[in-house]
Amino acid sequence: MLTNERHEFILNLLEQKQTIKIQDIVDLTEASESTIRRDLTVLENRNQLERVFGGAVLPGRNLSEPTIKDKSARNLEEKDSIAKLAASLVQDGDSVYLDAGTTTFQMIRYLRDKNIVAVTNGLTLVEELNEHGITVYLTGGLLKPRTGAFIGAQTIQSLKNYRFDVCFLGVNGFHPEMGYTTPDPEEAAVKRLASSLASESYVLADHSKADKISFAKIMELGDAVLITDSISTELRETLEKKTTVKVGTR
Amino acid sequence: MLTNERHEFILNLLEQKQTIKIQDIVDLTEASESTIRRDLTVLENRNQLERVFGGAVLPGRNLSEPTIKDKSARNLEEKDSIAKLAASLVQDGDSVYLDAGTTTFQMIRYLRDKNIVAVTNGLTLVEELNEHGITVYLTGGLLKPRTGAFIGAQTIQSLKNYRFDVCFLGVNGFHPEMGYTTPDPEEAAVKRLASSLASESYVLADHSKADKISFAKIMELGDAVLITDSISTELRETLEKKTTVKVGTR
DNA sequence: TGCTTATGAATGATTATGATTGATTTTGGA
DNA sequence: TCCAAAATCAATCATAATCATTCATAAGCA
Repeated sequence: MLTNERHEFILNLLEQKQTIKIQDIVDLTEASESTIRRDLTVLENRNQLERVFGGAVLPGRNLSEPTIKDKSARNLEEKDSIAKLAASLVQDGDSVYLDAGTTTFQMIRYLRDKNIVAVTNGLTLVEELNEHGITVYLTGGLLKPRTGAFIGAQTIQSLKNYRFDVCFLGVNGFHPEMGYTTPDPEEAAVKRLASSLASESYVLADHSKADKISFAKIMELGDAVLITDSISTELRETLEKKTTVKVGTR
Repeated sequence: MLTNERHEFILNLLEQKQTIKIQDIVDLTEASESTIRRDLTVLENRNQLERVFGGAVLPGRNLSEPTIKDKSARNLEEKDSIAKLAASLVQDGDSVYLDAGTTTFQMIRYLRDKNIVAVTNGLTLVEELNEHGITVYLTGGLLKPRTGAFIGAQTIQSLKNYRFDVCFLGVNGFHPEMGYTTPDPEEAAVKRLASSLASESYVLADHSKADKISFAKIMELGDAVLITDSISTELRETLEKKTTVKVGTR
């Protein structure tokens, strides 16, 4: 069976059953598990399905996905040290852009006593900033379900009305050659623009993002200062050839 | 059964029965008690249900936010009848503007199965729309603390990018001569603009708003259809000389 | 031939699961 | 009210399933 055929087959099956298990596909196609996994990866990158542990579901119809109110956070301690360091870079009177994301969210509690104006495209961040008494503007635009990030043309247009002293971005991967990347091209566009509107740009990414490459490129490594936590000395040296690296400590 | 499937299964079951016992889920899913417990924990962390001793219940939506709660607790039944009537005026395929406010908030649960695109300037409404799976755009702009409404130049500018089939506004007062009014001129400007961008405008206001006049004028009575609940026959006749009046029933 | 791409198998890591334990909460009777 | 039994709970552990990654081979193509 040709690769394309198999892809079609998987999508049809998924359409019928709404949910499929990897083992079922393996049995039906007589391809190896590895191959099916690869298939699912490319189909997921095309947004034609969403992978879940053990199989895949139709995109967007995954009702039991984490919602934006999800309290559980991974690598919380690491993220906190990064957030604390990042927040210390904010001066009184600054206009600050905070990207949607959990790490930037963590920053907010360290910003509470600063006299700043914040702009964000993150729904959860707006609330948190508001609760901490920080003046906040939201970009507006199309809300990307579940992640709570506003994206799209409207967001881009709104952003252009602002200039920032500092800008803090989250990413899904950073890599010496490929720079900063994230899965969604629309989000990447927003991040790229925000960075270009700021005097200083910082990328917040814990060590789990090191050497990772996602689908959509945001910008080169040198376009922002990287704030991270414990990474190997070797990697750090490689990175520092391209950009400034700051490391948070607990 | 995939983990994901089981989560959906539990949520569906809960939706139907309002209350579920862990043992029932165990019997139905043929997973172990431990697994189901774990499921419930993650679903609770996502605010998709609340655990109680022995099982789980639907999350108390209105119980969580004290500030919002106070407002929405008042005249809740009246507002609900208004919201229900208003929601029935929305057609599949419509683009809908929902003003920030508690009455418009109530509308959302009656919109859940409609295939619409929504635009709003209300922070709480964005979340609720999102949770009900409705595509939602937010205007963006400056967040007005406490009320959760976005206002200002940015909001105005964003709004101009849209056209609406229907538009639903909340007000603080309606009066035969003075029209619709609200305390904040900035909010009034947003409401006025939204209305002018819509083919059909509706104002949602329970009887406690009757004959009230606030500081900032939004527009004339005749510029929108008024949806309200029990008002005196006398008042209704006066109002109907100026505009269409619809009255919600419980 | 040389080059790229697709495949399958093997690996070690990660995640999900079920059973067990002892603690906590509820229930129902004295 | 109080107490004890029953039910439910969180925490832990070992096991099983699933995962990403790597490597070697096979297939397609100039």
